[in-house]
Amino acid sequence: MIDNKLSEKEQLRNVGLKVTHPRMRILALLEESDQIHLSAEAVYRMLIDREEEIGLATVYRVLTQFEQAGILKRHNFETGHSVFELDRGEHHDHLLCTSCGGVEEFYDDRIETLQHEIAAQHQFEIADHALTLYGVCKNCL
Amino acid sequence: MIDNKLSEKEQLRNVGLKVTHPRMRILALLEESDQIHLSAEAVYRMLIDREEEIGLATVYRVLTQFEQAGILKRHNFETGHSVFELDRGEHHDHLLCTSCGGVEEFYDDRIETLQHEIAAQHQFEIADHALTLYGVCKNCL
DNA sequence: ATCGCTATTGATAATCATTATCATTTGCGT
DNA sequence: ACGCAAATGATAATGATTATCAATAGCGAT
Ligand SMILES: [Mn+2]
Ligand SMILES: [Mn+2]
Ligand SMILES: [Zn+2]
Ligand SMILES: [Zn+2]
Repeated sequence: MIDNKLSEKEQLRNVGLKVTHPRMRILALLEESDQIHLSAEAVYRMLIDREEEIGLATVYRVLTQFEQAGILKRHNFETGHSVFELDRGEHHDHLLCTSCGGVEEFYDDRIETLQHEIAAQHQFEIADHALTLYGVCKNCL
Repeated sequence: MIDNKLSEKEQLRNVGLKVTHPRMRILALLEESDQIHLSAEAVYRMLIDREEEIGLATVYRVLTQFEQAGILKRHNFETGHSVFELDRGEHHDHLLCTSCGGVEEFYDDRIETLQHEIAAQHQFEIADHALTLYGVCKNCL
């Protein structure tokens, strides 16, 4: 059985980031949170609630570093702020409820294939894509 | 042959907007511009270049009004600012070149259908969606 | 375990796009 | 031409994010 703290240390070392208190706490929070998708502000507030004294600037910095290191994915939904989630290795797209703000995930191979087909038609070298469906979720209906 | 100015007046009246100097100029600019996709700043600068004295706040206000009236579509690409285009009635999605900033358009019925299928699977009442492919365009390669 | 140096942190100022305020101006029905 | 509500424009305010910079803390070497 692997200890969580060690695992986080290793993750940071693997991506070449110094093991610091804020980075450990933020990574732990992201792994323990029941919310997969979190904004910088949300992370900051959760840390405050846990009595963790970490500056907001540091939260923004660390999240960006984690993104660049491949630990996190950043999403720019139409909510006015970025949302982050751990990169679980499997690409997916999102359904966003405009009523409760909830986020659901989906993956459809056929859509992925069609996107590449379209890029090819336009002689466009596709690097990334963003697909988000906006509407009202099951619970809110 | 229909006169352009009259046509713009009618458009404004049809959506219940008072025919004012700034609204006429902004609508004319959007219709005459060779660039389909324009930011508020871009519209403002183009007006300045044309010696039109229209405040930046008014540009933002009018673009938002046009959007709400259905004259314009607003896109939130990952560029840090909103981009507007005349609503030509036919929905489409975009390819965005991260090298030159150019925007291409596409429409694929199969993707549209799959999106509805996915929404249905999630018992999600879809209202809108945003699909943008990011990469490098033909010209930049 | 201590030293020293560089990376990191945190408080805060700055930035950028966009919106709010409010006194002045203007479109438009009478 | 009048009168007034709606629109405009200069500017302040906002909200998310980034930059600044002095103080602090990892971490490799001693
Ligand atoms: Mn996700
Ligand atoms: Mn378009
Ligand atoms: Zn919901
Ligand atoms: Zn290009």
